[in-house]
Amino acid sequence: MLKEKTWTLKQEGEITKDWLKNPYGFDKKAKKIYSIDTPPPYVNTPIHAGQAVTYCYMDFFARYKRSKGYSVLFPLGLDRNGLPIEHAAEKKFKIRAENVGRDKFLEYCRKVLEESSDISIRTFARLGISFSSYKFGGEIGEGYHTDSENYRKLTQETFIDLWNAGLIYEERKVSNYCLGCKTTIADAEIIYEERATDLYHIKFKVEQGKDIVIATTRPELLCSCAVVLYNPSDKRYKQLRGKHAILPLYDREVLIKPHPIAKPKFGTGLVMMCSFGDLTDIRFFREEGLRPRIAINIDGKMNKNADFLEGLSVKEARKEILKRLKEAGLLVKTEKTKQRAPICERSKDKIEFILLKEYYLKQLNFKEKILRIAKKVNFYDENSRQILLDWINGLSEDWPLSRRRYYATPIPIWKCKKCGEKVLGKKGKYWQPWKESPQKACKCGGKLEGEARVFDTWFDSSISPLYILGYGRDSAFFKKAFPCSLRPQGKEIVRTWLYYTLLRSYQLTKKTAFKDVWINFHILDAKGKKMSSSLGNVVDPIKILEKHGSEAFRLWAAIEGNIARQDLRISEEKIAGEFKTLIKLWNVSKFVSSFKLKGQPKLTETDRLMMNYMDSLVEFADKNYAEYNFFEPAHKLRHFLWEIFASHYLELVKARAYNTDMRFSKEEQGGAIFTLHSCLRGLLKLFSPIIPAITYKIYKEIYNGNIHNEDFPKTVRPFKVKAKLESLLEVNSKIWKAKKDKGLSLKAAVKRIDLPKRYENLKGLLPDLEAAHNTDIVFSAVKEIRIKF
RNA sequence: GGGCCCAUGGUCUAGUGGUUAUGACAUCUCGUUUACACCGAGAAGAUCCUCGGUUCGAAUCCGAGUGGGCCCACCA
Repeated sequence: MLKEKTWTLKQEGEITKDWLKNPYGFDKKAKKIYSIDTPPPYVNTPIHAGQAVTYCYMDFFARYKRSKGYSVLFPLGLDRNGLPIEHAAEKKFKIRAENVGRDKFLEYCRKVLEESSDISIRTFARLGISFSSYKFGGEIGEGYHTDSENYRKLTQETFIDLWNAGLIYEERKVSNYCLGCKTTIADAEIIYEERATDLYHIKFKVEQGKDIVIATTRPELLCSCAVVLYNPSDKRYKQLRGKHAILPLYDREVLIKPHPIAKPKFGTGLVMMCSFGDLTDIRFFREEGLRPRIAINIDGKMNKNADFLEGLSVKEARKEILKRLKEAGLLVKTEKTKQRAPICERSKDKIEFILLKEYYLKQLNFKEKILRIAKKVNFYDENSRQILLDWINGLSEDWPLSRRRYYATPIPIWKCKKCGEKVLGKKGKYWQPWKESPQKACKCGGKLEGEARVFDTWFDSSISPLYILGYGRDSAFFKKAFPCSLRPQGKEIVRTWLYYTLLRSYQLTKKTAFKDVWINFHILDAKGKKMSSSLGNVVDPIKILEKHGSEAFRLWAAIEGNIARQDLRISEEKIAGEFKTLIKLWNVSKFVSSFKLKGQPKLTETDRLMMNYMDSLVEFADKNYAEYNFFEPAHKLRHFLWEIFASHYLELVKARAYNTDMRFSKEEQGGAIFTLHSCLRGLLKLFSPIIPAITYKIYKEIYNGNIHNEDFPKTVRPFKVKAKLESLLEVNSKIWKAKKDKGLSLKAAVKRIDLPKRYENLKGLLPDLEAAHNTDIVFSAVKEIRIKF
């Protein structure tokens, strides 16, 4: 029996708090295991409403799978490696990493981490997320930090394994160099920004012939021009074939030749290939085997290859060379153009292409394999698969792993200062090569120097499924539980987190990392803009939760749209609106709970109709939940609650359930009570993954059990029922409306109601109908329902 | 340049060949307190983006276009 008058935020808070004390745990000995590779959020900023929604979904999945008999591995992970942490430390303490010394800087980073770590955890707890554990530790199922010794050790061990397998090499190559972060980054970390820029038309002399004009956006790279191209189909320049152009100001000859890369319509149709203005150039040099003449140094300044521009920054150099060209009358014209400039995903700084020695992980050799895997994994929604396929198909370089940064996993490698021999750390220990080494000296007697660089943070993140399943530390369990059941993640990190994880898992285990991948789209702000801290439109979930509660938030998340298919716009109004459904559920439960079943029930036609409908709901929810679709079932459940169960069934069987004037037999009364409870239990259970707190509370008070430990409802064999639900809804509505129109209350007695023959399927419901409408009902030859008042 | 997704009342959303086009939120009217005023009954509000085609019949299928969002790519 429900005691409290209504559902309140206070009750909700008490329940979620209580869950923290008794988390679900994870039984690694269980027969059926379902594992979720949760995306560890960055800890330096609290999670925003968008992330909160995605965690609600993961919690739907986890709770559903538990009710299907799985022990669910649902770990709480926090990402604490990498640039966001460093940036936060630099900002907070107003320092620069390169000025304070490595150990000091790491300390600053740790300080930032200590203060920020539990804001997100509190939000998760308030949301009622059923992580396997809220405790952090090394056991399977416990929370983890990506910067813990355990985790970093595993990252280093996988490096050692890959090195020994011959998949890692060090090489001097053109690298994407972020001027802000001062490190190489991978192609996957580059994004593009549409920019207006100037296109300069510059006059070149040609050996024996007329001058030509070439358009470029990077005049400061003139010195590194290796060849001039025109399109083979471009008749204007046919006669230039094999001739040489003379670089203005530098007086160096470069070959002119046809190549399809040059677009006749762009600029003058002539293009100078420099090392390196953009990715096009890099690819071209690579394919043509041209030797690059690098003009920009690691500090972003021009080097001696640029001659008179040496020592200037790129920006200054451009200004200077334009001045000189103008003076020499070689700058023909300047026009505006649009350019997609590569920028760093993290810092949004410009990328320059610079020759640097870095460690690389081979990935080009694995393209075909990973493509095959990408086609094999189940994608929810299926359309999201294409994002991954496109990315794999477009790969053109191996993965540069080394980063010239600090707060990340160190690369466990040492180099002999004398003979150059490389020494690797041994597995089983977390290494910090700049302050320790695995052996005193090299075999040759030379001194070992520890590697100062660290790994790309994706090199850490991409082993998360291996880590959570005990790779390297609990082999028996890993063997049983791998591949991981589900990877839930955002579409924007398909090219990084998902791709890298599939690659690494394959390289290390020869297996596909996941069975299912669930890709979520974005949560937009109320105006439809993507939430991001830089735009300042981030919605803090804590505030919403305090005002409307997590249950309303979760129900809204499920019902507002299908986030696996499209973006979702946040609306506080709608979230508030969902609270009504919670109250409705509460009140219906309160009503049902006032009846106790005594004796053997006898189900009437009305009851059987309801039981059948409930069955179809169970089946529908089960099928969709299994495909990570909570959106449609949530709609159906809500509709059932309001429009069928409360409005019609309840009204119809009230008289029989109370049975005050003994109009029905004891067994028939029992039938109503049995069915009321049966439907309520089913409804609560189907709703329980979505709104776990209120269903928990109601179930506990009425049925004295933990709803989250109950199995998912089973469908019973359908009863034979002649009555049609649609007919019932129609008849009720029409009678109620007619009474309304007469100004009568819904319960008011009328003399007689004639129903047309088409409603004869309702014959079995007559006793309930007559009681509910307080009248005698007959079937007759009328065309429409006729009421005698 | 290639590819993907989306387009339905003020807002959001359901609807994959035949419906008076679903529902929610918001608006308006009337009513009601023994499950529920975070309630009930009802009203108003939609050229289902445009144009073609297939079909007896299209919001639904096909084609083209327009407008959004996104991904990839060798726009100097």
